Amino acid sequence: MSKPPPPAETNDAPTASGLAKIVADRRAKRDRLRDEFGLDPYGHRVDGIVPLRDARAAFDAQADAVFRDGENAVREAKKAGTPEDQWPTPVDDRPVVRVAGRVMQHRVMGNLIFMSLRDHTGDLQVAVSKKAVGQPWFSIAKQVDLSDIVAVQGPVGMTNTGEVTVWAEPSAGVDPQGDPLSAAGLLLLTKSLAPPPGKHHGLTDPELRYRKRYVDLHTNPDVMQTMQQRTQIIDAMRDYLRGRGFVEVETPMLQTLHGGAAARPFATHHNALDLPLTLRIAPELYLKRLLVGGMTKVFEINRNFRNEGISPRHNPEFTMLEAYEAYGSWETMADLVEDMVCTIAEQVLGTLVIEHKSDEGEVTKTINLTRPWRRASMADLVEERTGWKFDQRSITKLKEKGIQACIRHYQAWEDREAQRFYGAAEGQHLVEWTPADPGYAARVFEGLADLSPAEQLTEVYEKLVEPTLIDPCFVTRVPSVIIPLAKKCADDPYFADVYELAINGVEISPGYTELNDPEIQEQNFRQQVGDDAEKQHVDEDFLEALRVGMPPAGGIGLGIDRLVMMLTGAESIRDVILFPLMKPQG
RNA sequence: GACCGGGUAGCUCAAUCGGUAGAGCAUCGGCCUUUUAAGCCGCUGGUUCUGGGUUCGAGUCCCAGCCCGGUCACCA
Repeated sequence: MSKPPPPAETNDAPTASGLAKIVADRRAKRDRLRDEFGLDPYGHRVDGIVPLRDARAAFDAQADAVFRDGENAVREAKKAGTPEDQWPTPVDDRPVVRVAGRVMQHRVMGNLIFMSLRDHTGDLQVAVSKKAVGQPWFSIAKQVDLSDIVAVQGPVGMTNTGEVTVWAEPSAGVDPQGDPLSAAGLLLLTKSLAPPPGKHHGLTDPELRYRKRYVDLHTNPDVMQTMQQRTQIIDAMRDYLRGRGFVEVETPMLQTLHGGAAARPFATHHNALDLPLTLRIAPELYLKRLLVGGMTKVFEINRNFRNEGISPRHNPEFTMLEAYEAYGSWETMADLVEDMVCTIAEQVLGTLVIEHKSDEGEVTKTINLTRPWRRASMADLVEERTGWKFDQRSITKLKEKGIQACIRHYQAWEDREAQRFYGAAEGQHLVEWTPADPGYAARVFEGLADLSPAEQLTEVYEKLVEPTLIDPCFVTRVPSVIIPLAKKCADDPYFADVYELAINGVEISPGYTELNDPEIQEQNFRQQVGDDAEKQHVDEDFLEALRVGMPPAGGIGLGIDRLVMMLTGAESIRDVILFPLMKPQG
């Protein structure tokens, strides 16, 4: 690569553009640190650093008051003309701390500098006084740029305006080789060469936020908090499950036969074996093999991969909890999920009433997790919401009369015939229209024409009912044809013995009474309808496992990302995933 | 994949009918020992996402493409 010739020496002012100039200025400061002050602009180990929150908590009002009184006494003695050797010595019992963080604000007031530092626990102001640190440290502090990382040692005090502040102060008689921070009072630990986002609005462009999460995290404290809460939620979940005797396991992510769900997989290849593999879409069939093997309570929290569209609720890789309990059922698992989610919410948020807020701080949605959670059949919920009474045995009637009437019904509610057909009380509005799209419900019903009754029921449920289920609701009695891995209801095999838990208008968790009859399982695999790419394959080894004998069991899946969204109020799944998938920049 | 909206200085945003691309903050220089969106004075900084086209003249209008967001489809 040939370098461009160096610019000719002229008297012209440098013509670098904004970005290039900022980087060049910062490089120059970095080089000055190295050459002029003999310092490493990328720092070294510093012991004893405490989180900024802890440093703030260390503030001692009593000691601070005594110290400030002492300083005032000195000031008065000075004013009164007392000889310097007779000035009182202020008593300073303020706690001394060592802190470090990224510089978010930098205010030079002549011979006193205030900086706001930030770490993962919050912000804290530090002050560097020329008198306290002397040269060259004051000059170095003056040159600090926004986004540099600095360390400060000194007493925790308060300013005249009441801000808790660490006042940089070297310790007397310390060997700089042994502990540079004690010797100097402050250190520049890392020079930042990149231009920081504006200090008022920060980084708001969603594209930049997701692409440069490392900037987003320290620029937007909300993001840091949400990501920390995500970790706390998962920790609480593990604690809960372990406390109930569940054992965490890891099953294959690289699979020769992907199963356990209906979704298109990511394909890959093992070179040494010349073997096509897929990334798992679900761990279900392996976890069930463990029940066959004799484990009775197992769970796995890990990533699933589905080669589907991306949306505010879908990321190609997402985190899922699956748990299985031998001798359980969908009911025992529903109890478990209900208790677990409440325990997590209490532990992490301290409340069961979750409020989602707009950027302006107004409450936009309230989710009440108070137990007991509602349990209702899918057909009942659909009828309650839309007036459509599902009847699996009157397909013709539904198709020819029902759908037409539904369409009329949703186009013009005054249609008396439609009201009579659905048995709704006069004037009763069964679906709340979305003002922006009043024709939506009618289109949903129009789209049912070519579907089977089971598909019709789930379609209406998913489009018109699920989005309205904000408080938790276990939706039961789902048509069994769409759930090949669950047992059928004993009283009506048309429905499966399962729940789908909806909270915040989305499905958070399915739970099954697991199918353990190998022959019915084989039939279900072979009878599936739909897209070949999404169909579940016949997993012969899994069938063999069932033939060996799997105890009756209950099982659940739980979408961690959606749970975190629900609990933290995030509107997009990308706001709860540190590095969501993005297309490379063009 | 379809439709709608967006892309202007490092960041956040303006730019009227198609007529000289601006502001605040940041940067750079100067003053200032209790500021905190510090303040005051002065100076910089632009391939208006990319490529074509129309026009005397395009950030603005037209066409194509790229990336982001939203809705739909698919799905959890």
